[in-house]
Amino acid sequence: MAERVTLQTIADRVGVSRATVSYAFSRPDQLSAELRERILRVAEELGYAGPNPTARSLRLGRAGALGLIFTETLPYAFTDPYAIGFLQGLAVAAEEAAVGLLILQQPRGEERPGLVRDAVVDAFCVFSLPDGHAALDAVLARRLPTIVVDEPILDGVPYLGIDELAAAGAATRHVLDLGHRHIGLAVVGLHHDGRHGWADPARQESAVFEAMRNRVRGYRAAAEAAGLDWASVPVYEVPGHESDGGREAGRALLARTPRPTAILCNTDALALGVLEAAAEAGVKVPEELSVVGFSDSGAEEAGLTTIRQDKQLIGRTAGRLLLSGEPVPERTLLPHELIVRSTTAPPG
Amino acid sequence: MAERVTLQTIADRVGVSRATVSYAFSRPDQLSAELRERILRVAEELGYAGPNPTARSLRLGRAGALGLIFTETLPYAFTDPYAIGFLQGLAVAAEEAAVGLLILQQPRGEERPGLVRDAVVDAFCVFSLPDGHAALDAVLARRLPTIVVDEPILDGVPYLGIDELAAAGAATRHVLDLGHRHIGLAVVGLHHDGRHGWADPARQESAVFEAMRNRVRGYRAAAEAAGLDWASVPVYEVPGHESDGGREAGRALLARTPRPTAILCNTDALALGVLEAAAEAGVKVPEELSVVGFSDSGAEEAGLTTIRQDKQLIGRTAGRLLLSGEPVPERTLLPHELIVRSTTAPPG
DNA sequence: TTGTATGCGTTATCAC
DNA sequence: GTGATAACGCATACAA
Repeated sequence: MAERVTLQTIADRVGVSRATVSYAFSRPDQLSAELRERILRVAEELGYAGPNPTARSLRLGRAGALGLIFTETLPYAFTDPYAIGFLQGLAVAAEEAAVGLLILQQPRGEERPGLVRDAVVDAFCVFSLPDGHAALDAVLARRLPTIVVDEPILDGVPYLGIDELAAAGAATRHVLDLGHRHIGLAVVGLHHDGRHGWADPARQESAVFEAMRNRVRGYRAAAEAAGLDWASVPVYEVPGHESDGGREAGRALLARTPRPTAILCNTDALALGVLEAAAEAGVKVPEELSVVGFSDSGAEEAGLTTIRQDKQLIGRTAGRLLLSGEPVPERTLLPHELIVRSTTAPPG
Repeated sequence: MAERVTLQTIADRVGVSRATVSYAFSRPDQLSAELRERILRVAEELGYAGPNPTARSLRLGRAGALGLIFTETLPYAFTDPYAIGFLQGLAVAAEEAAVGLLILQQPRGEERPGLVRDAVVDAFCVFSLPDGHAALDAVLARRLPTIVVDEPILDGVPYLGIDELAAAGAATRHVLDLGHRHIGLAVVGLHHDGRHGWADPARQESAVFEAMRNRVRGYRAAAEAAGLDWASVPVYEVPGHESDGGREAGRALLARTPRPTAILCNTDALALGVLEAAAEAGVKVPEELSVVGFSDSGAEEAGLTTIRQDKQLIGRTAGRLLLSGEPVPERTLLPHELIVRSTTAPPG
């Protein structure tokens, strides 16, 4: 129907120049109230949609949006409370800076570099990508302010996370200090190959997800520092985002001889599953078994001892760093905290 | 440091025209492999970030993003599982269409029309806004494909939701069919004034949130159709997003004489609170009291009878309608379902 | 296969 | 207070 109406359309109709019309919208004080009034009225009549944001953005050189790269699709990412909390935190920063939050989903398998290539944003936040994920290259190619949260850790790319190594070390020392000597690990999210089962040190080291790998390294370093022989520590691995992985790992670990008196888990979800397995096997927690989680997501109700990372703080900090206008620092580590609840005690 | 590098920079350097360089990126088959190679190499050397998305978007006339308006900030919106589910659904549609999802938060009080004005998007989805919220005007001014989910219902603005009236009617008939005659209502989210207490019919009708208002209307219509005198039905109102509202409402309703034998709640969170109040008061559910929720968010574990709306379906449908390229239908109603669990039974 | 010319809709700079 | 003009960076019809 109607032709596309632009500043020019209105200018012609009112009999003024384009610039004047532009002023009417963007610099109200640069022209007489009366003229402005007239221009706005005509704009209204013509059904003008207001200054075209894309053109405006091009001219102004700013997008007014922060890009967030999620591995996976949102429905999947949101199965993880950590991701939700992080997004909430990031949203706080976006709100403070009055910019939008552009979510760019990268469904596994069919990655979408085009989405990243075409994203109209001022900065990128990359949330927890596996090593070598194509989206990261696409992001880096854009040469915008960028920060990587949790992983991967890359030279020259600003990084934000917690000190996974130290945190895992704290978890380990906690149980060691309680007197445990037979510990076991339940780990998830190391690879994409869907493997279940015992993971030897080589397998542990080949983990694709950096954060998870570092957690395992942290467990190991602390254990070895205390004189434990790592080769004798059973490590059971389950594939990512499987609801029943914890139970499986728990069963496997509890079937060992000697039975571990403490199980360290690299996520809380896993730890909850281990608790189920223990209940199932009639193993009392914490009398006969100590369990430690990681992340403090849904751990409170279960009374789970865990490492807390402030998800929202992480998101907020990432956002603020990106939107501050300052250069993004190369490495930012946020604090973690060992939360001792009722699933850990000295060995029976 | 380096000058801003554009297509022209590369063209000059390689000694070809701007168009050729553009082809090298966007139409690989329009030039010799060799030349393309050379161009890309120079681009790389110069640190070219790729075709500027804003300029590209301006030229192409498409943004590659879907705008989502959230009342409130995300951290707040995400206290509601319904909002999360909806976002997940919308994300599915965005992924299918390979577009980004631009979240525009509208913090209460300080609304941000600027965010909407400047948003580089192809369409807008407005999620559950109170009547008269300024963001909606800003959205409509953009004259882009737009859909409103849940509220407000406006003439000429495409709308998507469930039939709240019918759903509330189903909930009401369920308890009436069980034989209940003394029913009470616990309602939340009617106004912004933070009022707690009994809401008379006038107050019920003045509700700012359309969906909630319609639910109440649905309860009422079904009750009156069964011959109940609405004026005698106690309706207790609590402010939105308060964790303890359900308990408060439950206590108030259970203190009435005659005590209601069935309480209808316009959200599940509220219903869970009512269950707590009943437990507290030693009132057995469902023997002495039937409770019905609304939304099926977190109702399953509690065995709550409720109305289920498929949150993800709503989001997905909204997204697909917007991104289909077809005109958005004026009214879309999605099905609801009465889920009978263990909190309803015939009156003792 | 490559180059030329033009327009996408704004806003900023400078005149007047 | 208002107008002409030049960018912003790109893509495309068309000519060569």
